[in-house]
Amino acid sequence: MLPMPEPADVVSALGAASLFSNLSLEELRLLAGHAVRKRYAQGELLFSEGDACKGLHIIVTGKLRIFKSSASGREQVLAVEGPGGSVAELPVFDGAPYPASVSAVEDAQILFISRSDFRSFCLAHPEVALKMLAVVGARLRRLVGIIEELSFTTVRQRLASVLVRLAQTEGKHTGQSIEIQLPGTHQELAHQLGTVRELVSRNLMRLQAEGLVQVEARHITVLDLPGLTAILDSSS
Amino acid sequence: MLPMPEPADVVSALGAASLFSNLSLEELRLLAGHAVRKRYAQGELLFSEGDACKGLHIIVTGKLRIFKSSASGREQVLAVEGPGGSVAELPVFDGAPYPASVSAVEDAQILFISRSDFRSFCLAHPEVALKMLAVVGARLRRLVGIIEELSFTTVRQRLASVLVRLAQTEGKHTGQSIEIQLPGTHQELAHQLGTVRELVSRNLMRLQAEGLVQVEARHITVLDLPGLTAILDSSS
DNA sequence: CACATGCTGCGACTAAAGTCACTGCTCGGG
DNA sequence: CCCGAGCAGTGACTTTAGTCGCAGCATGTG
Repeated sequence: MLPMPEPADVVSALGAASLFSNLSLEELRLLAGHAVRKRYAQGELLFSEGDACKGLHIIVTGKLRIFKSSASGREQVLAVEGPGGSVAELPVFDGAPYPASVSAVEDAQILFISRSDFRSFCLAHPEVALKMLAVVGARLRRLVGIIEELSFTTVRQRLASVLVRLAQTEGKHTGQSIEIQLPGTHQELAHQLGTVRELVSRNLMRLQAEGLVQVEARHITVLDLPGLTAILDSSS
Repeated sequence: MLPMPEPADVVSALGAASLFSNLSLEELRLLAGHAVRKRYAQGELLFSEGDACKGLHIIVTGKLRIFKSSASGREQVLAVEGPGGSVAELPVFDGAPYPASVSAVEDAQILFISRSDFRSFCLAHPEVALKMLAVVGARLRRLVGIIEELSFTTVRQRLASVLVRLAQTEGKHTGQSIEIQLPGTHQELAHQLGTVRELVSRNLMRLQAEGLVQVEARHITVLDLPGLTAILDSSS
């Protein structure tokens, strides 16, 4: 009898991850035996671009951001993953170093499975490999989307796009207008848009001057959603 | 006896593809039975972004380019694949539409395997799924690289980067200098760099004015490789 | 040969992006 | 209560990207 058998909550946390959604309870138990709990504080770095790959990280609670950073201090966010998501799936397979860095946006609880343990589990359970393909495929699509935005659109359009998305997903409708809350600082938003803080601030103010939104620091009221949406496909 | 059994060249073509490099001859034969030969002329479109996914394309000869195009006529090349490469691996699994368009850079000979045939083959041969992960992983890394370049570097740096790469891979050393040949028109190069023709032309001329290269239309002589390389990590 | 077509070079311009330096605000701890 | 840290707003400026229009030049075709 092991001193620390897989606690039930580890098993259920694994089952909640999209990677393992269709495994049997028994398989989850087996996997849980290899999982290690880790905790990261807000802002803490899990690993940096170029580090050797240690293993797979599965998010139980909190949020992680995957990002690239440049020599001159700029950052570009590639993805933000929440509970049920995973990070660093790929290098587990090709053995190459991490292509990007990962840090915690909020305090996060993580299950870590080492490279070799996960590999052997995958070989024994081929359906997990197929799930991996789906997860990686989704990530690939998002990256293609980022490339498209970076090379075809302006900062203004990307900003409008984020506001529209927020309004549609978590906006509170109050009469004609929709109230949203920016998920982070202007700086963080700038990193997601692939630009700098000042441009986020300026473009927000410009949208306000045009009567499309009402800005009160991080709290934004969308006054004219159609107008905002129209920015997305303006040829210039 | 089938009227058209899998010809030996189809089998060997499949075996040459990186996706299937470790399959047995027997397995290759089985797969070849589902493969359909197709030919595309230079410039021809295999499919467009948003089309429903029909199946997997494996390149026997020629080159394909995967690209995004914008409403205003701009293009961004995501990858160029040559013989042994494959295209549209992903949508085969998630069933979603193609995220980008693919066209032939040169006349190309393709083996096509339908989505359902390939799926069932993968289920029967799990090691193919693992290979897929490796192939998709490599593509994902390249996309991350493109994002990094788009958001951190200037057109000048990206151009210099391409020239350095060409010089190192296929450059002919003639005394102090290295002779290279641009792989396509300035327009095509611009699409790969995520910019427009004029900027390619101008930046080439600027590099020439600085004495780093000698430009004669598509034929370029690199005079100062260290100087060219230095451009890549200039903070500004 | 005359002519159309496609690629390249260039000048002048506009617009977008990014940099720098500074101000003011708010919030929390000593 | 004061102070410092971090965040947001802003003006002035530089640099880079992109647009437009056109001219030169090769190539190939009727």
